[in-house]
Amino acid sequence: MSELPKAYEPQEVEANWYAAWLEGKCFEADPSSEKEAYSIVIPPPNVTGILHLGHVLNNSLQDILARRARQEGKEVLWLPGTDHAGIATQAKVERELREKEGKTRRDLGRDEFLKRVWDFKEHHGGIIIKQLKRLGCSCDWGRERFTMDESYTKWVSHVFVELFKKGLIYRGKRIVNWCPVSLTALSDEEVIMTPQKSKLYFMKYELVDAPGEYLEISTTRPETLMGDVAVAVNPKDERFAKFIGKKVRRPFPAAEIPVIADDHVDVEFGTGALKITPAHDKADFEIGERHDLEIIDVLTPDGHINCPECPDLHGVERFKARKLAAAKLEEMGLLIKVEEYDNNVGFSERAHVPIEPRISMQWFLKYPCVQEAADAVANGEIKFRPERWAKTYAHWMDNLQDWCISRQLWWGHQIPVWYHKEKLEQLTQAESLDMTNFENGDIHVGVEPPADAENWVRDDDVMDTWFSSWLWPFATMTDVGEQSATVRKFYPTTDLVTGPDIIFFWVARMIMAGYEFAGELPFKNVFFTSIIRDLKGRKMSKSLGNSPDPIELMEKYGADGLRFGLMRIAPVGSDLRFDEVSVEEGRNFANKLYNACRFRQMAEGGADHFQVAASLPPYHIDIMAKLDELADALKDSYADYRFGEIAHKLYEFLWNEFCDKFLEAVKLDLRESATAEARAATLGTFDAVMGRYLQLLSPYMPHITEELSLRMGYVEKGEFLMQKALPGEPLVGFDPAGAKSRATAVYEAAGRMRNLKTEYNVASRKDVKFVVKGAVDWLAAEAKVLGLLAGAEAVTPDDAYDPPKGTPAAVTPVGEVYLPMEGLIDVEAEKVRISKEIAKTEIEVKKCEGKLGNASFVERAPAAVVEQEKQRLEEWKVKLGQLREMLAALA
RNA sequence: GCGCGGUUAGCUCAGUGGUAGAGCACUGCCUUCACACGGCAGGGGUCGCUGGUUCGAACCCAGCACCGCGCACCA
Repeated sequence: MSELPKAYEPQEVEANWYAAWLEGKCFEADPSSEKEAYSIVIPPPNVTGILHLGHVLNNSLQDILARRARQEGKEVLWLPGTDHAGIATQAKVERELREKEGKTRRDLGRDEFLKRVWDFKEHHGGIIIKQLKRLGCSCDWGRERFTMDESYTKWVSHVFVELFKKGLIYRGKRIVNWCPVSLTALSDEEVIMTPQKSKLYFMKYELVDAPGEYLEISTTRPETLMGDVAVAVNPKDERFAKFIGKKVRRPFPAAEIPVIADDHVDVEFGTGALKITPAHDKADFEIGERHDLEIIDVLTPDGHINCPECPDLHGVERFKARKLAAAKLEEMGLLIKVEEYDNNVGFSERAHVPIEPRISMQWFLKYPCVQEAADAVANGEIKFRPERWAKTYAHWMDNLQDWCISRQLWWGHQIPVWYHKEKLEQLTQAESLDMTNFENGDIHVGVEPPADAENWVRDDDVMDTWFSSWLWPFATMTDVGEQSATVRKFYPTTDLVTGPDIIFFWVARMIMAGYEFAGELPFKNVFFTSIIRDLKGRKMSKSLGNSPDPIELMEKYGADGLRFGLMRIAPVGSDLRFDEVSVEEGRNFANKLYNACRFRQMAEGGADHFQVAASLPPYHIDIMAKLDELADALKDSYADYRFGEIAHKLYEFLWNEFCDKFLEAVKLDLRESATAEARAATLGTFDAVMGRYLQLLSPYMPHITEELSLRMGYVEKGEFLMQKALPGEPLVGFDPAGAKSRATAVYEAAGRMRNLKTEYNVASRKDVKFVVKGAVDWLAAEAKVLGLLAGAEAVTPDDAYDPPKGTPAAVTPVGEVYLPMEGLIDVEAEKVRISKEIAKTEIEVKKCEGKLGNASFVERAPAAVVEQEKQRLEEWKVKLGQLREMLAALA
């Protein structure tokens, strides 16, 4: 046994155990089980993504919950899978295509391009799953799902068709958020408002009726001027009252446009007059509708000017065109001034360029089951943690906008709508593709294509990726129209663990879909994880290079070390600042645990016929009672999802209680020289405590706990710690208070004694002998252990002891402790030290007395608090008496 | 503008009314036969500011400041 390496080496151990769990089918969920169900569906990562720290945090939490639930005797399903991630994946493949072959997706055509994406997915798709396995995730891998699996795709189409039939999905020409790089519409949630330093251009339009008279207008976007169809002012604005109904001259292309009145215009802003470009601004579009204005689109899908009437601007990129348009105005003498201006501009979440409000034909969804979904969270049927996110959710639900679900991409679920060829042709020519222009017989909306497919054309667009993700909790469990055993057993799921950044994208939508399509809420609890930042508080990102590779961290510190380290710094509600040091600490903790066990294994023999009994030494009962307390405390912490607290408690117990106190106190009993009884009792206590402790730690550090449990014989070969139920009974079946206070007194006294030794520069000497005056009656029984802990050759109770003047002394819970030292003592220095100690103690006494002398305190404070204060006073007084005695002895 | 967080030791953070805490970092000692990925001991805080409530406030209330985030608006 003693040939075990001194430091724990996790790599091989972790790989072996993961393989063993898989082989033992430890992660498989049985829908026919009688046990209470516990289920989680994984937030599906991007299929071609790679693991980052956010995933590690998120999935460690889920794994901890799943493993803990198994220990609590539940039937656990942790359902894994991946997301096709429309834009992100398509963009990756397009980039590769461009770089390697210099081609675009249109060069290949839809079918060939999709084939390439599938190839890419087959090639890169497994990576993140492998990485999750490396982390130790106990997912039921046989049930892995992908959002573009055949049965899942059926769900998506089915849902589309159903919502269409209900009239909740419609097609229409609207202003949408257009990404000029991805060349697709985006939902409002995919637009990130970003503060920008821009310019506000002041210009003037000449009045048609009154040449030489001008209306001043301010704008940030002179490049859309060609699409202006009016100028609006506020009807209450007296300055402009006379212009309303008149016409002004648009400079280029030259045209006369009306001045209209609309409440939307802010009198205070700029000049108080607003140019109206219905094709390129949402508010302008709405004003345009109110006033029945023309829509002139002057931009191409990729963000270039489309205005042949202005040849110098036609085809120019939008931001170059802005400067060009301003220059043109200046040339014409129409530009008054340009001011620096801070505003917010919407950026495309994926392509990181400003989005373009653009009028286009898209599919929209009016959300279903909004009321049920809002109520479920408001009344606590679905519980959010931290709770405050419920407010964010409620606010969003109150202000729901229709969801633009169509994307002009190829990779994704194609919209299950077919148009009759002839009608489509007609309408396309007439540019009136609006739904209302399709007769019943001209359109087919269905999961299956129409019978005479050759006469129909399918809608080109695919659906927003989130339009498939929102079905995840049930679509992964059962086919359309069926009630699988899995869904019956495991739906609704118990917990959802995810980031607060996707509360709208995913969580809210899943709740609505759950009610609409599964008739029930999708999960009972939602735990929102922290967002991981670097030490400077910045978000982790590839471009900043501040995102450590979790695989490298695991190679360096082990998966257990990474998991534990991360959990230990996971705050309750706020962001998490990641520091590699904490992972190192996790690794160190694993090593500490390993060495404690190694120490046990070095002692030959076993602990036959061990019984927990009141006759055991106090240190044994003390540590067992603390283990019981730990087990209880963890129950509460788990109930509140306080993961960081759990890690702290586990850490504190092993390191500070078990190793630093218990193991040090019983060290001698493990030696050859100890009596057989003492050894057996010590080994027995060690095993009883460690066996249970490893179980408690197992969800956090599954690999090392499994390894040690087997090596130490806490589980039989072929058994798994992870499958073992937590014990129901505490270790200590009697009141441990007496033993605990005795152990505590010894540990505290030992601390004071070590402190004395350090102060007198004999910290490393083991031959010192302490003398205790006024010792507690049991001191002799514990003197040996106390000596061991204090690093002394002897600790002798002796009431008759007359300390030589200047003998270093300290007050301890076991009595006045003296450290006799020959020839090294400075009486004056010792006087000073004890006087200082007395002064400190006097302050404490005064504090207590002051409090107790305060009539209001005694009357109003709870009796227990007053009692506690009285006791404290007594203790301080005793100490003060002892200190004064010592000082007197020095005089 | 509306809303939500945060402000406690050098750093990262616990701490929901009763003697200010942890880990790391720091200082000193210890290469003691489980562990230097270690042990022992120590230094270090007007708990953002100002008021209020209370016998008692890091904690409750009000206001302010600063940092972060979300939503809305922004011609």
